Amino acid sequence: MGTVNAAAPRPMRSDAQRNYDRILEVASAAFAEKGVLTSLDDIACRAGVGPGTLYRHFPSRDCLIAAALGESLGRLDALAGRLKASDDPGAALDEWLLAVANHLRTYDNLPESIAEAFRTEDSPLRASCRPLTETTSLLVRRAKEAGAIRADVEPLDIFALVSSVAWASQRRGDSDAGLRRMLALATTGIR
Amino acid sequence: MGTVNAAAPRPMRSDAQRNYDRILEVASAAFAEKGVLTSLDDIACRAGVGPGTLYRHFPSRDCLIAAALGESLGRLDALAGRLKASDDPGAALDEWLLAVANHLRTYDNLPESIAEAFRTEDSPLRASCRPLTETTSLLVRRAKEAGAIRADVEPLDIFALVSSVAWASQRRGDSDAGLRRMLALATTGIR
DNA sequence: ACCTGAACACCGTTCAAGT
DNA sequence: ACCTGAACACCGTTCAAGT
Repeated sequence: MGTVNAAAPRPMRSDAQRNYDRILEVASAAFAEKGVLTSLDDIACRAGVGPGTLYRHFPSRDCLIAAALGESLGRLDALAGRLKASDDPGAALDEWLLAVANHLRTYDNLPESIAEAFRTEDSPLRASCRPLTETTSLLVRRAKEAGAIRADVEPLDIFALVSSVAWASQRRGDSDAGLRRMLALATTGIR
Repeated sequence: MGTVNAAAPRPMRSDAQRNYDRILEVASAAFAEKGVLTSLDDIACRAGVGPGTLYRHFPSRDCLIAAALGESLGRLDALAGRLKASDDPGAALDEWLLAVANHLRTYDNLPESIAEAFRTEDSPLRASCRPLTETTSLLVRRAKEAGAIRADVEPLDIFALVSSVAWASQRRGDSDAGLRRMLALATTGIR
């Protein structure tokens, strides 16, 4: 479930597939428990494989993080589909930005890792954000056309704003309501 | 210059003082060059002391960071004095928040370290922010009384907002103008 | 083709031995 | 009183040897 590349070039050997799945499962649990900076050795160990096997399947930490985000990305994709069909562009954008902020909070320290990934061209974690930024651009354009937000704000600025709110609310340990409040406060300026 | 504790209990032995100064000097340079997460061993080595000596003077990384921020904190303190005497509370708050954001950007990864420090009660780095949050509270109160900003925003929320903007603009490698723009965008909601 | 785990480099932190 | 640096634990990453 949730393979990032839907078009896999060739099937894995069955033992390799088992290892892949097991590593991903353990990694998701570890990220959820201790954040994305948790020890990779520890993940390999808990998955019952050597560190080399983990590196073979996921050449970098970002690779593993991107894979572990599969489920959340799937949910966002479904939401994007619905919101693109909405007839209230302003409300659609609001709902979308909240969902993106929550996605960025999926794991502790994820906002930092993603922001870092945006500084390198070919990061897999950055690639995983591609659908997010594209949908954001689209919904921002619609909201502008509907006059719901200012015409002079760039989608990337909005994405940065949402990232920063996600970061701050995660660092403060905010509740869902806290995130909502701060996001509303920070995005007033785009209207 | 810029000792955090102005009331030192007793003078250091002269060789200890020399080491202290040298470590702080090297650390400031290293933080400026590679960010606050740079290797402490490396700092000790460049300062010509053993790692134990560094730990004796600065028991934690946060201690060393707080000490290295002395100069910037001094400048902020001077600015605070001037702004408290201003007769335009709205403009004073704006200028202050920009200065705080710039302070938080002094070193790479500083916003993260400070946000983390706020999660522990007795962190020296958190203590170093005490004057900042107090001045912020005062200027926020004045701005409210003058009707320059909304009455229902908490000073701590504003501090969080400024931190998050500092974080994002640092991650994006924004220029001074970029920071200004994003700060203005993010703080529109408080008015 | 894939896995294993030893090996290396690096870092934070402590502490016994020195002066 | 302070410094030194060896020592330990831990982690990321690679790679030669296996199956």
